[in-house]
Amino acid sequence: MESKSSCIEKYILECMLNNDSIKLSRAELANRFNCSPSQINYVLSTRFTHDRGFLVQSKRGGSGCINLMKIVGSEESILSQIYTGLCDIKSISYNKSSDIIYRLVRDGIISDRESMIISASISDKSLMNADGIVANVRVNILISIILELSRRTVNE
Amino acid sequence: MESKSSCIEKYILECMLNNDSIKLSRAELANRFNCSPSQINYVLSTRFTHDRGFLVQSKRGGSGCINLMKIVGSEESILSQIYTGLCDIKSISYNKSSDIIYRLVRDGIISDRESMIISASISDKSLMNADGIVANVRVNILISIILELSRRTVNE
DNA sequence: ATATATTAAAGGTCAAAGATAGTCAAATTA
DNA sequence: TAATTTGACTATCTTTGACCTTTAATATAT
Repeated sequence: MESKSSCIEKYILECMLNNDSIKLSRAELANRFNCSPSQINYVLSTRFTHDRGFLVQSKRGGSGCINLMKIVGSEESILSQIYTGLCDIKSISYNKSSDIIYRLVRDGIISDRESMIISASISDKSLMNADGIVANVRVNILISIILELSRRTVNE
Repeated sequence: MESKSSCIEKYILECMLNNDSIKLSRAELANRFNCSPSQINYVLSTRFTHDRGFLVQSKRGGSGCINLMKIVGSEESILSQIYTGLCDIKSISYNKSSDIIYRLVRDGIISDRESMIISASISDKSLMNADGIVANVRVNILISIILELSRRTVNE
């Protein structure tokens, strides 16, 4: 017997057949499949991961919702490679980061100006307060940015 | 579904398209959108903040009204305003930061994409390792970026 | 006329209720 | 044992309502 989670996954995939981006209501889904709302989170976090080419964003509160996006386009694999690489490490130096940023510029994924913004945000100066964990924070910042860039490839 | 507050925000923004300053009637707005008057205050205080580059003044009593103004200025002066503001504080929340970024986009100082990169780099997720000093690190990142942007502005 | 009190017409504040979604760990199932 | 399911608790955003403050206009008293 197929698990409920798999059914939910299938259903969502069907919804995305003709859309690279859909809005979901967690409560509505949970209701439709007669499961707890948190199971929807479970499905999203196990089946709609970045590695599989998806991106999830959400808003709480009144008229909140979950935005599920499919990552498409030629940049996908490059970003995905970088993402995977970053997830495998706990910390990264400014210089090594610069290499990554350089590659993003070279491959036309980000502009010069964008590279400068990223460099500024992960500079030692920016992170000076993060005593001892500068390099860890830097990884997380890079990961967040890579995710955002992935989102961008969805939108156009 | 979009929240009523967002609709009201949009409406007000439209009214301001060709005016840096408009007069609003709280009661009239509440009536138009079929909401409680205090929801207008909510919209103003969450969407038309000073950080976003707006100024709200109001007068009570007979023929009272709300005066909503867009803070304008050259790119240089806006950046400098923001810089000064940031230097005065030791920490900043993600939401307040978002307001600043909103303003940078609104005033054409950064692109939408650039705003996404900045948001990603200062997100709680990015800074999660910075136990206890998340908001301090955030200020420093913003300052670094603003400085870089200023440098660019000057140089061309 | 002038000063003062009253009233009506704005707008403000704040906290509670409502509407979503997220997290995490325990219980269950395959 | 690993994957799934559930539920209690948390976080965030929106909407509403009761009560408060300010001001202009008007009525009233001198």
